[in-house]
Amino acid sequence: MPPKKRLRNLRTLNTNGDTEKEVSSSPKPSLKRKDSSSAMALEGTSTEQYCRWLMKSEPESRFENGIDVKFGIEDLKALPDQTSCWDGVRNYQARNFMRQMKEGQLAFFYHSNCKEPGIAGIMKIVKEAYVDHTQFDKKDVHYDASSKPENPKWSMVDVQYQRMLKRFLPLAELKKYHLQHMTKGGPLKDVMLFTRARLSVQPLTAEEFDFVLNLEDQEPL
DNA sequence: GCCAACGTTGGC
DNA sequence: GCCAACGTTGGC
Repeated sequence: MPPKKRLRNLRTLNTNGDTEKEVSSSPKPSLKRKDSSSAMALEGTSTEQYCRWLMKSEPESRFENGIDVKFGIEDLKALPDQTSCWDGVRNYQARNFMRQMKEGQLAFFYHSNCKEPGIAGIMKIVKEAYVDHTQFDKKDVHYDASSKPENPKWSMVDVQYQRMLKRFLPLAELKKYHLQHMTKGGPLKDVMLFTRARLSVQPLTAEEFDFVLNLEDQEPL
């Protein structure tokens, strides 16, 4: 979904990125809760603290109003600084999760809507939520006529490529673990990739993230 | 390309 | 505030 470059001076942070608890301290951009969509899910209502993320994007060409929305991990890697803004998110729950992201946190780059959906690599949040300028751009695929500059609806973050996984983790394989964990218990039982399949930006606990990451060293299930 | 699941919109 | 109609996501 999000092509567009947004260069960013990288600070150096150790790449495990963050502390486990960065909860209440988060000074949310105090925007007026005026988005009155009933679906305007639970911003920060959860006390659950997420510190890792999964973000979806389409690695294969697809044209929306004549514009190619392709943006795979290789595209991110190819940009200056291997950094991009993650624009074009137009779902409140996904947006709210982006607003909770902290600099230095890690996210899986997930390839969606393609031949082989799954997790391709890892990136790092290098700039916390700010206004997504594409919402005001009539030429942009994700232009939102209902959003006014005085009160922007949509946010984005900047992400920087970290590395590919040692092997691609296909959705089909992850699903098998999910199934297992639902019956026998295990870290993937509640992962939103399965329980909220359409959410394009979603949180992972450290335990969930680490379990998935460890799979790169395992034989495919 | 199909279509199920689900988020959003708008009439009432 | 409900809910039917509509639009989108994304796996298959």
